[in-house]
Order: sequence, then C-alpha cells, then structure tokens
Amino acid sequence: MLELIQDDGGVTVSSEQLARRGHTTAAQVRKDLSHFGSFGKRGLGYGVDELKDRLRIILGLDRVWRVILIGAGRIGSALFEYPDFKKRGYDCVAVVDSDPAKIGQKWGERVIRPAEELESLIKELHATLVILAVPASAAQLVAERSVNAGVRGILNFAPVQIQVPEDIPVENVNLVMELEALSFQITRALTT
Amino acid sequence: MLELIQDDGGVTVSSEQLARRGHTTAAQVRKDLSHFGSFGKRGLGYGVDELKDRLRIILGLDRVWRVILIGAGRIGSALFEYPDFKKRGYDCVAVVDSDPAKIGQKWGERVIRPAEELESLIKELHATLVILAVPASAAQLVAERSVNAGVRGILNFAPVQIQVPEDIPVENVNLVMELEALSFQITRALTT
DNA sequence: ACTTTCTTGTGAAGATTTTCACAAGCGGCT
DNA sequence: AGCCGCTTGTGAAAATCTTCACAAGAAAGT
Repeated sequence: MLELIQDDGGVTVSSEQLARRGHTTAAQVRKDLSHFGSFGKRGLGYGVDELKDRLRIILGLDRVWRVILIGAGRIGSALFEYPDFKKRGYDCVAVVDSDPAKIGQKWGERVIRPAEELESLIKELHATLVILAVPASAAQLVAERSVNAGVRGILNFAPVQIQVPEDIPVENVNLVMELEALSFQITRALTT
Repeated sequence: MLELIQDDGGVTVSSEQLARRGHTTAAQVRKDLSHFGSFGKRGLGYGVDELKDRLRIILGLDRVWRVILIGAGRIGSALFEYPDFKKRGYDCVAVVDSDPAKIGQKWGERVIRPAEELESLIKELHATLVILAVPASAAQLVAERSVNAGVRGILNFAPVQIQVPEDIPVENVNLVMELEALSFQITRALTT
C-alpha cells in the first residue's frame, strides 16, 4: 500500500510521521519504501526532497501523460476544470462526445470533437490514457475502441465493470459503489 | 472482495458466472457469500432474486440514507445530477456552500444553504452521510464539524487524507490519485 | 432407483501481507 | 572517542487472504 506525502516544512520525515498521515503503520511504510531501494537515513528518517523525487519517479510522475477525455457531460466537465490536473502532469489533449449539440463547443482552448474521431485522435495525439465519463451503456464499446487504438490505461467513471485485455490497467471510480461501501461499513458497525 | 451483479435474465446464477463478471474467481465468490450464510443451491447456483435481496440487506441498501452535499462546485453538481443517486437509496436532503454567490440558488427543489448551518441541518434532517466536495484546505475542518454534529460516514472528494475518529468510515475518491495509480501500473508494466 | 452432471460450502494448503523485533547506522553531546 | 537517543532496513513470526480439492446435495435423464 502506497500513500502520498504532503509538505510540512520539515527537511526530514520519519516513517512514524508518514504512517500517521497515511493512516498506516511505521513498519508498513518502511517495507513499502525499502521495496524501491533504501534511501532513508538511520537515526533521521527520509529526506523530504529526496523522497518526493523518488516517488515521482516510482509513480511515473516524471513524465507528462497525454489524456483524452471521453464524454463532455457533468463529470467530464468537473474533471476538465480540476486545477490539479495539469499541475500533476496530466495533459488533456482532446475531449470527445457523441452529442451533436456539444460537438464544436469550446472548453477553454479545446474544441469538443465527435466521438467517431476517437481512434484517429488517440493515434495522432499519442494519447496514453483515456478517461471514460460516458453512460454505462456506452462504456464497454468505447473502452474497446480506445484499447484497439493503442491506449495503455483507462480511468472509468461509468458504473459498470468493463472488460479489457489483462495488460491494460483500469481504475474504477464508481460513486454509487463508494457510497455503498460506506453504507456497508456503517451497517456492519451497528450490528457487530 | 464484494462485487455487484447485474441482471441478465436467468433465474439462477453460478459462482462461476459471478466470478467472470466480478473479475475474480469462483472460489472467491463462494467464500465471500458463505460469510453471510449459505443460501446457494447445490447443482444450481444462486437464485438471482434471493441473491439481490440478500446483498441489499448485507450492504445496508434496504434503507434510505440521508445525505448532505457539502460544496456546490463542479463536483458537487455532477454528483447532484447523477441519476442513479436517488434510485439507489441516497436522498440528498441538503446542499451547503460557503460562497455567498451560490447561497440561495436553487438546484432542482433544493436551495443551497450557507455553510454555517451545517451542524443544525445535520441534526434537524437526521443526515447520516456527508459528501465532501470542497477544496482541500477546507476539508479537515468541515469533516470535523460534520462528525461532531453526528454524521456516521464521509465520502471525501477533497485531495487530502482527513483525520476522523476510528469509528467513522471514510471513503476517498481522489481523481489525481486514481490517475497516479494508473500511471504507476503502466510504468511498472514497462519496466518489468 | 440409479447414474450422470452440476454446483455449493468448506477444511486444508498455499501465498501474500502485515506486524514484530532488533542489529546496524547516524548525529550530536560530553 | 565514547555514549545516548533515534530511526532505518530486514529477517522471522503472525495474521490474513486466496486457491485447491472434494464430499455432499440437487436436478434431470434413463
């Protein structure tokens, strides 16, 4: 389990401190980090700057990821406006939608492109990731088209499990499921 | 690991079938379900209707959860409009925001209330869950206020780890982190 | 009734993850 | 230098999770 760090001014940070922030244990943090080589200093902890650099590299944040946003609805727009997006190295190189009323609209500097162009956009713009912000019914098809066009990973906001080849990672964000997980935990707590 | 089923017409469904949909193994499904009592029929599988009912009860979906949405920005609005929301038993009983320009606006039948009223709204409306759709800087404080006012669980969209008492479950939805998880997996795949 | 074909539920084995515990290393202080 | 207070890195132990494997039960056909 990997957790991120936040600045806190100190020049050095111990596994203990990281554990508290990351909601885990000190031993856990050390095991995780030791997996990627040992760069902590005994008696001191981890240098904050070095740790940041290392994590950036480990997580693949040392490069810019070219992302295509599929679906210009509410969720798509919320994502598009999200300020941390570019800052963290995700460059939304195109937005597509199938709704003729939306095609051609300008979002910032981007023009919404028709869904048919998905494959050519992925190839021309060398997009590596797609964000699926489409209705459940369209998700599977669009995912397949994206993968066939060469996309390497999918962030899926549609409330369905999409089926793609094993080597294509998919992260699911399903709002209702998150709520259900909460409900479950609360219910469980009440009856245990 | 629990996964949901989708209708598919059949009156009965086997652990094998469930496994394929849920992206797991048949043994896993059986183990999970057996945890909550044994209601499968040998030689046949699980009755779809019974299974649905059971899951509904197990997950606490047999009641309506009263939710307050905190933050009427993009994410808040995307959530609010999400159609499956009410259908699945989540009733958004109030929306609050701290921006004077937004307070008083109508979203459907709901009027956006000022953030100061958070505690009284939670108590008066008997809200059990809050959805935190606020900037990172405000998240911790609002979370504490919510918990103190009696909320039982938090769905957190702010990109920070919030600290709350152990017995209050928190589900985090962090868009950037999901992307980073993807980047990590892709990077790892390339170098392994 | 008997056999065949499925599929569950579950102990046991295997694999993985988490925690414990402690030697070894670093920095400062006397 | 020598000692003391911290903190890492890491085997080994403990706990947890996953897979295997198979007896037992259920339906359908003969």
